[in-house]
Amino acid sequence: MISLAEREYSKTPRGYCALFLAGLSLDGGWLQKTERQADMEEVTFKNREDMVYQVLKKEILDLELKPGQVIKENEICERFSVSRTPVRDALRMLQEQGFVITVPYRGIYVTLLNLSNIKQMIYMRVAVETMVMRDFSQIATPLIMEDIFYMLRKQKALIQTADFKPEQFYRLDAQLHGIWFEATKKTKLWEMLQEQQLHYTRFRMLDFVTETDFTRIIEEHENLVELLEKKRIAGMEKALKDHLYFSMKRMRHQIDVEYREYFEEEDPEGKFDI
Amino acid sequence: MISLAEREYSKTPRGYCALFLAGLSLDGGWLQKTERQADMEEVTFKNREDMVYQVLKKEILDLELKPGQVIKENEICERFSVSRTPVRDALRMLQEQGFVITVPYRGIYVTLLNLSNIKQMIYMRVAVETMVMRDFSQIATPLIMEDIFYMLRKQKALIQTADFKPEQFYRLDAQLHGIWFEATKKTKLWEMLQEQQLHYTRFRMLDFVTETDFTRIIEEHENLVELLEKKRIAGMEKALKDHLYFSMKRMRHQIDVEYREYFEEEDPEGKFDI
DNA sequence: AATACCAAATTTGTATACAAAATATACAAA
DNA sequence: TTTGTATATTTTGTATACAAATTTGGTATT
Repeated sequence: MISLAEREYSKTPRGYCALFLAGLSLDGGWLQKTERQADMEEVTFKNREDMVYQVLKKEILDLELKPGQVIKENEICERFSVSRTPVRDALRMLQEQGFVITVPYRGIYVTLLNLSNIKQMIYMRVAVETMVMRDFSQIATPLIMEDIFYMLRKQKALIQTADFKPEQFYRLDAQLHGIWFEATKKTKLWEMLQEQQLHYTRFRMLDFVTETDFTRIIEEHENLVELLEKKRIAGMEKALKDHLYFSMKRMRHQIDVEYREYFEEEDPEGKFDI
Repeated sequence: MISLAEREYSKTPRGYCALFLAGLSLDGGWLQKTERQADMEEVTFKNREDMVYQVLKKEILDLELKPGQVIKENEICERFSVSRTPVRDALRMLQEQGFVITVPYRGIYVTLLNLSNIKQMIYMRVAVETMVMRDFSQIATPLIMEDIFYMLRKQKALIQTADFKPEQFYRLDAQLHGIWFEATKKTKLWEMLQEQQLHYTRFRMLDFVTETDFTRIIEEHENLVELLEKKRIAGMEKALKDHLYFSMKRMRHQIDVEYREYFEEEDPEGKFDI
């Protein structure tokens, strides 16, 4: 059995691996921490394994590594200037998350997108978030409603900025939804749902999101919040459904034409229903 | 981009690793396939990594490896007579599933149970399964209802067997719940929920489940199915809630007294509410 | 031209040696 | 006794060599 002292797991380690993503100076060495450089997103890693894991994960989510693409351990090794051990460790973690699949003695592939799975995950989120919002509407105080209004106003302001990045908006979006999960003490559940949603993130990257889309998302948010205020629980499920299935609906056609090779073969029946 | 031929991922490999769990002859070597031996549960593995992964996972779920316990790579190596590479690969996968945690240069620990997380996962399952059962009640045919009645009768028959094993019952339980997920084409969702429930499985292993408990579970199943038949959707959520939170409620006190060291420290407020 | 077969190349699987960090131990000093 | 320090031990992190399976390419044969 372990002592109490041993349970302090999450200490920050002394050594760390720094990497400047903007400059892509991927020499992989153990660098000294420098003062924060302007406009460069500095990322630090626990160790080499962690570096490979985080970078590959980002690239898979950003579709820089295409669904179906072969990943070769040795290529990754060369790219990061590390040996196969940390690379394998990282790949095993990505495998467990469903982002790559290893076929023994044949190869490692970035997993294909699976529309059916994505639909089921959205279904799950609708089910859970409906329930969370219903619970939240029972405990919401004026104080916490102000947090929500604040987020709404921030979103509105953001999309009127000249050249805002979609990531910025998605972060605010996640923060808004996070409010009712936090307030109802479903933090872990929210984290888990977000982790699942990462598969859906790849899907979203295929999409060119217009400003009109963001405007619509905000309108849907306002609609949701209004239902919350009025405790009109019955309408919430439908509103959430429309909100979360939105981008999927819009993408249906494009997927079949342009990105067919990124997707697993589908069960033809029920292909077009949500 | 990969060819179609390369996409046939899930071929069974020629070599495999055999292990007789009953005899625990864990020499770990690559054995020739023998004829099925009576009363011995033969398990085959893709490779050594897979063997280590599956065995460790089973032992963690069965609480043979205690929450908080230290796992040493070298011990595992010796036990299975394999090198550290497959052991590390297996541990990384277990880590990603949340069954172990690695603290660099310090050690690898079996994760502690976290009541709050478990509660949130049950909450998720209630939310999702309520929605699935509602959808199912709209599409259920007499044919499929017969499958359900069949499962109910099987469960009843099982617990009247002299010395049935709880695992047998839990398998039937999962099969029953699986029916409505399959029928509403939420197979992946069901698999995901079951994977999440594994954490809750460890918790359930703490418990001494009496025959009365199984009887009660069956009664709850019958109640659920009755609501399904009558399409009394409103009552389903409460019934599911009662059903899924059942063992947690019963265990509350015991946890605090007997198994405190297996659990993470809890946020004291809200400790006793579900 | 099509097929069967063999060897080379490729890729992941496995074992092992060594490095780096954390921890435990022993011992000296206050 | 306590505290600090140096050292040894333990444990995970990393690199690398080799094994095993698959794939690829060429060649011979039909």
